[in-house]
Amino acid sequence: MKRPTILDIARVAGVSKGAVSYALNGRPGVSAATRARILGIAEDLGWVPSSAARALSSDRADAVGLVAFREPELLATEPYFMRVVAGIEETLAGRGTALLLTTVGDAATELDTYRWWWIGRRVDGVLLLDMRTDDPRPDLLRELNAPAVVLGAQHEYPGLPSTRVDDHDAMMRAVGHLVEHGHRRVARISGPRSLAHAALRTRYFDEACRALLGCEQVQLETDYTAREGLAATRTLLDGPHPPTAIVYDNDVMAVAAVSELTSAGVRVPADLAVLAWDDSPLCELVRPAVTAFGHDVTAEAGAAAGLLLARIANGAASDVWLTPRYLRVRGSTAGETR
Amino acid sequence: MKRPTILDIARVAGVSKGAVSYALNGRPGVSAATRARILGIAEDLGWVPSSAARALSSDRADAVGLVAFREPELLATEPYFMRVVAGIEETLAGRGTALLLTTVGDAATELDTYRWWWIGRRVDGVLLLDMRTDDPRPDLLRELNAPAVVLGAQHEYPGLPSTRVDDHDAMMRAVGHLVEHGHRRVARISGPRSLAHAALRTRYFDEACRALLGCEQVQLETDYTAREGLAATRTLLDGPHPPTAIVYDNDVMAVAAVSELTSAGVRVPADLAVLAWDDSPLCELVRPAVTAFGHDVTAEAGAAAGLLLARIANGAASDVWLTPRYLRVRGSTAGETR
DNA sequence: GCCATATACTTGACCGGTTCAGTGGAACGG
DNA sequence: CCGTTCCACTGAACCGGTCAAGTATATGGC
Repeated sequence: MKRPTILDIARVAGVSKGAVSYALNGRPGVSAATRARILGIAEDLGWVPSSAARALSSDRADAVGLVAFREPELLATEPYFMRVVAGIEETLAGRGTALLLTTVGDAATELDTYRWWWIGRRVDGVLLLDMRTDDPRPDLLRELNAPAVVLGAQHEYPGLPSTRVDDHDAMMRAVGHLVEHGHRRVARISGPRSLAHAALRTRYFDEACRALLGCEQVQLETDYTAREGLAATRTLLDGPHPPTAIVYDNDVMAVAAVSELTSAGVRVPADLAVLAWDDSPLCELVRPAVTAFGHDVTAEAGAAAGLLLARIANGAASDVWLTPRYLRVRGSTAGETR
Repeated sequence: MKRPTILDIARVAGVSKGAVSYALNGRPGVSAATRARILGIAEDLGWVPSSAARALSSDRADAVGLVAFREPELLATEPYFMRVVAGIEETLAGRGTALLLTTVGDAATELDTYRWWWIGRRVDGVLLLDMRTDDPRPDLLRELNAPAVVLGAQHEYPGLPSTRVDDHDAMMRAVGHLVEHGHRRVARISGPRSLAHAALRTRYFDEACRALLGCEQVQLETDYTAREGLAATRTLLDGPHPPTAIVYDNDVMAVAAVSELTSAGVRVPADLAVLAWDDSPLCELVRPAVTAFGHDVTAEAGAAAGLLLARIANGAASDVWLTPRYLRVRGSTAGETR
C-alpha cells in the first residue's frame, strides 16, 4: 500500500498535478468546485504531503531545532527544560512545524549540530537556551545567516530577536523580601558564572546587597546540581559568619537544601530562610514549600517559538519583553516558625 | 552565500555528480584518488547533505519520533521523560539520526501525529511510551506498516519489537522488603490503571500481598501527580486501618509524601515506610531519601532506540529484555529511626 | 463583433540528492 | 592482435512536491 502522492490525486480528479498543488495549498488558480473535489479526493486517499518533497522544492523544513547542552543529571532533575519544550510545542503544534531536539555533551558538538541542521536544512531556525558569556553561538548563527531566537536573554544580541528578561529589579525585590523579614546576613549560591544569566545575577545580587544592606555578601558558585548546592550550603553554615538566609540560583539546589537542613534539625525559615530563583512544581514538593522567584517558563518558551516562526516567515526581529518575574512567597521564608 | 550542492563539488572536481555521490557515500564506483579529492573538496566547500533531497530520493528521513502524551505538569516534574530523551539521544547522536519530539494533549492528536509523521515521511520510525490498556497505537502502526518500538513493554506486542520489563518479581521483592522490616499493613498508591504498567503492577501487588501477607491490601488510584498522591495518602492514614508502609507508583508522589509527612510530624520510616517505584535523582532530594525500585531508564531508552534503528535498517524484530530492576534501599524504609 | 482581461487550468523546469544502465579505456588472456 | 572483463566514470531518470510561464475558454466593454 504505497503512500498516495499529488499525482495520484491528479489522476483521480482528472486534472494536472499543478492544479492539485494549488488546490491543496489554498492558493488561487482553481475553481471552488474543483478545489473542493480535490480536497475530498485527498481526504479519501489519506494523502499527507511528503515533507521531504516539500522541503526540497520550497526550501523549508517546517521544523525548528533545540539543542540542550546540560549535564544529563541536571537535565533529568530540573523541570525547567521540559517546561521549555512543552511551551515550544504549544506554539508549534497545529502550525505543522516539528521540533528537533538533541542533547550534546560539549560545545564543539553543539556548534556542529547547529551547522549541520542549518546547512542540511533540517530546520528553518533554532532556539538558543542558556546563553553563556562569550557564547560562540550568536556569531555562528549570524555567519550562517540562520534564523535564531534567544530564550530569556539578559541583553540584546544583535541580529537575534530574543525574549528578554531583566533580573535586576527581581533581585532587588528578592533581597528586599529577605531584609523585610529581618535578615542581615544573606548569601547566594549561584550557578556557573560561565552562564550569562548566573553571572549577571551575581552582579545584581552584589548591587542589591550594597543598596539594601550596605555591603556585599558572600556568593558561592556551583554547577546547579543538588550535590554542589548542598556542599556550598554546608560551607556557608559552617563558616565564621553563617547567613540567616540563602538565595539559591535554581529550584533543585533550594529544594535539596530545605530537605537536608530540616532533617538535620535546622528550622526553615526560623534558623535559615531559603529562596529559590526558579519557581517550579519542585518547590511545592518539600515542606516547608520553597519561596521562589519565578516566571511562566512555558509561556516564555511559547513566545520565543512564536518569535522564531515570525522571524522565519518575514524576517521580523524585535525583542519581546517578558512579563516581570513574580515572587511566590511560601513557607521557606515566611512560614509559621512554630 | 548559497549552500554548496554535490553539483558544485562535481564542477570543482571535474567529474559528474553521480561520481560525487558515490565518493561521499563510500560506495564503489570511484578510484581511491578521486574519492579522496572529492572528499577534500566537499570539506573545503563546507558541504553538508541536504536532508530533504536525501530523504526524497532514498525514502529515508533519518529521524525518529517520540510523542509524549502526558499532563504538562507531570511532564515537567517527573524526571522520567527527560531521562528517556537523553537515553535516546545517546544512541542516535553520531548516527546522523534526529529526534522529533512532540507533546500532545489528547489521544486523537496523538494518533494523527503518528499518521502524519509516517505518511509524510518525517520519521523512519517511532518509539512508543506509556502503553495503555487497549492502546490504539500498535494497531495504527501495524496498519501503517511503520517501524515502531515499545519502550518498557510488559508483554509482547506482535509486530512491535520492545524493550521488555517484568514487574512481577520486582513487586514480590518490594513487598518482601517491607515485610522483612516488619510491616503487615501495606498499601499502594497507583498511577492511572488506564496505563498498562500501572494496571499490571496493581495485579502483581495483589499477588505479592496474598503470597507474603496472606491477603490483599488496599490500593488507591491517582493520576501520578503530587497533589493526588498526597490526597490518597491522607485517605489511607485517616482510615480505620492505616498502613505502616506505602508503595508509591512513581517518584513524584513518594517524594511529596515524605516531605509532607515528615513536616507534619510523622516519622518516616518509623511511623510510615515509603517506597517509590521509579528511582530518580528526585528520591535523593528529600530526607529521608526515598527507597526506590528503579532501573537504568537512560540505558533502556538507548536500547530501545538501538532496537528501532535495527528494525528500520533490516526489519529485525526481537525483543530485548532489560536487566532486572534494582532495589535501592534508602532511609525512607530502613533509616535510623532515632 | 472584436479586442482586452480574467479565470481555470496545463506544462515543464526545478530543488539536490540516489541509482541504474550505459560507455570508453586499460588490463589481461590466449 | 583481438576479444573479454573489469574499472572508473557519465548521463539521465527519479523521488514528490512548488511555481513561473503558457494556453484555452469564458466574460466584459465599447
